[in-house]
Amino acid sequence: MRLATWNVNSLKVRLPHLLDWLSRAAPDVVCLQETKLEDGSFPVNELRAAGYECAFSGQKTYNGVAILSRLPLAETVAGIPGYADEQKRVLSATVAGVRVVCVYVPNGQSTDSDKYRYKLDWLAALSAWLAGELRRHPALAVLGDYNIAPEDRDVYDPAAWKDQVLCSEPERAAFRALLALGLRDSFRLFEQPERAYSWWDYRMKAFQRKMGLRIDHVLLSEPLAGRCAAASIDVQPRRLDRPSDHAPVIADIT
DNA sequence: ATGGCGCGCGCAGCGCGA
Repeated sequence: MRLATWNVNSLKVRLPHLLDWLSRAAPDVVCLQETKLEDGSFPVNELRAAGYECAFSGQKTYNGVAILSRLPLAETVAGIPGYADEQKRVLSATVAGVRVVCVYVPNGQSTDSDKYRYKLDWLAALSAWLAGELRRHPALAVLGDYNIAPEDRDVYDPAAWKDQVLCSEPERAAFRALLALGLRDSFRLFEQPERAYSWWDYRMKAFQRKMGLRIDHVLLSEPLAGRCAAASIDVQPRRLDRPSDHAPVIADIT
């Protein structure tokens, strides 16, 4: 089973890229972030024609998450139960016995911002909830845009980004707390190329200059990590005209 | 040199992303 996550930065704009990528990469399950669509506008028919069922939780202009699957989706739940949040950032569903959680972690803006405080609170709530989800669902995958570069090797210029949002120690500690629940960063289960990133700023030709961060992740419970045969980042869609600033991240489960 | 790009909204230019 091929699992993937992709922050599309507007599904309305990126639908042609998504359809092209689905046929090329042939993922079985795809978690999307920043769909920026109300549920009534979700392109259900186009995706069904491509062979995918959809679950979605969206809002106008900001945020919005979705799970696409070639196999039936069951037990869909939106949000973090018990954590009140207007922002549509979490969606869960079960596919072929795997519990899939799609997350769009808040950006945080800057470490002195109220949005940064919200990000850390949000991550604490996610962690507390996932502890129980891991007990309920041994085969658990948490995929999404975490807005955290876990280590310096995930950053093109660690000195410039030191203590900045996406790289600050409290954010990295929150990421390590997720791993400590019993989740593995599937990308690091394998040898990977140098300068492997999942996001590049639109400005300054950052992509061409390999100035990126690895902030999109596929975390797997131990039973799933044991079945993980490969993990990669597909930079092909980032080369297209009007690309998303994020690339899809993939994990293959046997 | 702290903006540079792209998106939504909505029709000018701002908020936001990361």
